Amino acid sequence: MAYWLFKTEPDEFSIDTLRVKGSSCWEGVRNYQARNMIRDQMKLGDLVLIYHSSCKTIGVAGIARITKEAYPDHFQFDINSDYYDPKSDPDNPRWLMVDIEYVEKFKRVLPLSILKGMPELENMPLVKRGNRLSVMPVAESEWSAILTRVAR
DNA sequence: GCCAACGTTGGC
DNA sequence: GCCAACGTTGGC
Repeated sequence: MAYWLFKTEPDEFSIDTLRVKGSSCWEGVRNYQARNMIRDQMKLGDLVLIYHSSCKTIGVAGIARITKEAYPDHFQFDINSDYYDPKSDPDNPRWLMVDIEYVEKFKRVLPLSILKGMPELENMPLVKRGNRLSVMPVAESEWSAILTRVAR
């Protein structure tokens, strides 16, 4: 089983949104590197850290689990969606998504400032300046370091 | 609101 | 195929 981190802006979709919904598709990934990870590597049962970005309390907010492997993100064909991509061919969809389900909300968000200070996480793209990956792999050692540090 | 970093676009 | 310009991301 593999581990991942998904970024989201909690004003749009937060760990609370997922907790209330129970499960959800994860649409809107529009980056080829991220798309390839979704397509080639994400498997049923993989666990996902939900990370809140561009908000008051930036950091890791909880855990989700992948319940459906890669399939076409239909928002790319929805002309009214922010995620609409006129260049994507319906016969060969460019963008994919997975489904996830709620697993856990941490007692408190583990803030980015703490993550940055943890030597176990120094190789994570997340703590590097200018990182823009919205979906990234998490090593098992990084996963356990985070779960050891977080309030549950 | 600022700005650094990065990905994408398009002219050549 | 190069690379400058531009748009977006995302922390501060």
